[in-house]
Amino acid sequence: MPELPEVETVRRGLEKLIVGKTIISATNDNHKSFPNEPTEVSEFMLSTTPTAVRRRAKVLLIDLSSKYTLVIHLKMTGQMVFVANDSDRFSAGHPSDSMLGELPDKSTRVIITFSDGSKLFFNDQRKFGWMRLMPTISVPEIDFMKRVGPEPLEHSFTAKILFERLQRRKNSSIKSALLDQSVVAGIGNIYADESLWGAQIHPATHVGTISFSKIKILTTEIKTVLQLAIDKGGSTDRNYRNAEGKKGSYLAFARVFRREGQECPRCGTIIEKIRTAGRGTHFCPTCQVERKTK
DNA sequence: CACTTGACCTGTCCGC
DNA sequence: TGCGGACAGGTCAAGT
Repeated sequence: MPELPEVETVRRGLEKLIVGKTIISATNDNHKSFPNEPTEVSEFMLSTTPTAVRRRAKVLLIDLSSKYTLVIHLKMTGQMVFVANDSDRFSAGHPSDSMLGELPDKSTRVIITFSDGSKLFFNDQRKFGWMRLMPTISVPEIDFMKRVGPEPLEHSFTAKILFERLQRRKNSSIKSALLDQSVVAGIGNIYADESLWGAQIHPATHVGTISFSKIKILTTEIKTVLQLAIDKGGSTDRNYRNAEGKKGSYLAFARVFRREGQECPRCGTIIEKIRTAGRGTHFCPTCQVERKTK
């Protein structure tokens, strides 16, 4: 579920909420969600302080004063939700309907408690997500980190770079290639569909048939869509919540994602939903015409 | 090596 | 209401 804008939104929230606090306990209901040994957790996590919250692709990195890092992947349904202690919550006012209910709930896998009584909940309905404690210096050695492509919102990410990196996937569909994290970091199903609509490229188009000038447009669309989504606090289709338990609002601005049967905002044609690269794929059959030529 | 498919899990929605 | 099947935003291992 969470793609780059959602993970970035969580990162910004956690940076504000937990940096400088002291961890006093970490309870774990699911070995797969957090497989570190209790002795490791005790030695390198308890009595330490989060010093920074970083993001690479869809991976969240909480650096601790012990020189260890909590590496977190939310996968489809993971959430990192911070809850202040009870007296703070009381003074914070009425709960909004965009908030989660009481925590912990049945999806709660890990609870991190800070010395001021506040808590950080790692919830994950489908148990695909995970967190791992490891030395900060080892994080770049994770296979995923070595393979993952450039950050699309960096200024150094250009059409030339995207075009070059796409060459390794020139025989697959552009949709499949955009979902490949080794081509470009952080794009998932929502923002792949939205970017391809913006660039007027049919999702099933073979990468090798797309011109450089079209990739230039796609590069701009990727940046624009991701930035807008961050500005809207990400997309909440069902599960996603930010670090304060609130939903994101990007889907109200989506042009094709989850809009099958509705009119294309550019040409009025009815949006279709197909399966491409094994994923639900939304597009406008009129303005995203399949390109067979170079 | 490039590419596709199935697996990992639980919950929800849709048709019968 | 209940039940079976399809499907859900991500990634990896195993297959072709």
